[in-house]
Amino acid sequence: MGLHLRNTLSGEVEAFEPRQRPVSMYFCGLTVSDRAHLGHARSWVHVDVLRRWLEHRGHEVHHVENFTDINEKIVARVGERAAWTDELAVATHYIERTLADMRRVNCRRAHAYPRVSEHIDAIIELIERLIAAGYAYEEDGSVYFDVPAFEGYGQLIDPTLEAEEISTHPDKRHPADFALWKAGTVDRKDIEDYVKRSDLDLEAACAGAKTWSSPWGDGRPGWHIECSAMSMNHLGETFDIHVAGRDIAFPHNENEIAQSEAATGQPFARYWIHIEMLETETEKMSSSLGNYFTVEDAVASWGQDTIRTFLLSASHDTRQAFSESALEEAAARADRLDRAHALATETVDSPEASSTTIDTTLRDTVEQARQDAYTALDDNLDTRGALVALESVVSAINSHVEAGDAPYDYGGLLSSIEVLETIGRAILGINLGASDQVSELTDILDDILRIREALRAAGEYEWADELRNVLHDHNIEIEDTDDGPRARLSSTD
RNA sequence: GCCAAGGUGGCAGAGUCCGGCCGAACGCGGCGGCCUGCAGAGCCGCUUAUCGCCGGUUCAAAUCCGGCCCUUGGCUCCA
Repeated sequence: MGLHLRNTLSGEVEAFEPRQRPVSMYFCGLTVSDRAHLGHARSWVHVDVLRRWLEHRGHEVHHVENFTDINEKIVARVGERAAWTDELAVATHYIERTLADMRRVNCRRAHAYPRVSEHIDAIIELIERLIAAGYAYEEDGSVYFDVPAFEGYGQLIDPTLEAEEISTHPDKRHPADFALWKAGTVDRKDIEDYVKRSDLDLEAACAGAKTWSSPWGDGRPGWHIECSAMSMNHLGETFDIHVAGRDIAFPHNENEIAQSEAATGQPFARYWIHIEMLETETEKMSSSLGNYFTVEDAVASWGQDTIRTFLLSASHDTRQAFSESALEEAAARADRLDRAHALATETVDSPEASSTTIDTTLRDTVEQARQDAYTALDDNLDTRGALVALESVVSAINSHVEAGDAPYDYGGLLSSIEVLETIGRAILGINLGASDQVSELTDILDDILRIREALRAAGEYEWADELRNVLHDHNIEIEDTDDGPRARLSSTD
């Protein structure tokens, strides 16, 4: 059936048909003024799976993800540390941390990470085009986009332009007009709300804000124009997929469309994918509300696979609730996948697997699961559906091996491993098999287990349990099975 | 206030586009059994749903139509 994606432009799930190779994909990245939190990771992980799925389906993908390194919130942190002498120093620090966070949740790198500060020329050029085309006007060294002049405004959502409550700058001709270029540097009052430390020297922080010279005098770029300039600079005037968080659909994404299409006369992004919010209790997880877990903390306490499984256990276009119990459930899911994978792998490699044994229930279930997972991912990237499909593979493996008798179906188990590794590991990015590494940990473990078996045989259970507890403290879980002890790394660190 | 999304079992959450297979998925939890020195894991069985409220259409509605109530997101920096 091929991939179908919900396109915010139409609100409908549409067949995805790229214009040309490679598929061009832009993700509206972070404003790097602080550590990334789980809500950000949710977007990254879904973008990552979208890319992996496209590639698995035979598309080549060019993936661009920006960093906004020019922003008042960043300026508000200048001076907090000795090395943070200007906003770029702060931004560079958080870009490095953010890239590390992306790796923590097993996201593949984008092909480019453009930064605003590296694209000032492109931004100025784009603004000049807009002025020349009659869609922007200059006022006291600032430049504004003339929203009423662009008929295509409101493609993503209808903003009802009369909104009187929009903060109106006196230079704006219409309340919905927005700044493309802001004259001068930041004002003290522009950063006050974002300051995290009360003892910060605001004057010094403002002095750390960057300005650039332009045809309209020194100033700073507006937020929206950056993404238009960077995306078109890297992907062309029309590209395939634009992904962003739901919270910036308006006005940011809407304004991007207006700027880009007004300047080029061409369609901007063809498919708009919006990632819904991660919510805690009753509100969205966000930096400004302070109700968040950083990616680093979350992975440290739950483990990469649990976090990744959690984030993928709800479709990208539905909201997801964050809670301790939801994480526990995700940990259980990830654990089940990993255990079944390990069981199938061990069994296939053992003499108890026979290539002449055929279990049609196992094989049928595995084949059905593969199809279900493919259908789910094609259907608006339903990662939850893919995980549910894998659950049936887990059950089939367990039923066949744990509840069944040797000889086991070599071919069937091999298929089950293949499905788990393809869907689970390669596409969803869950590191099945990581816990197997314990078997390669060291020969010492084998010796310890042998001693423990001897203790158990002798009825010395207290000492046997003590050994198990000690290993547990080192994140190694021991399970006694019919085939002897099995060791695995704890999934939650 | 305006725009948008959503209200399904103890929890969480599919299904709603294209009405009947939904007597409602998968998972978690709970109960019982098997296995087991214990624990864990696993297997088998069981458990619990007036599908927000009211009305309508239909042989038939969680699914379609109308009204109402409630929650959340956007309208300001925000993935």
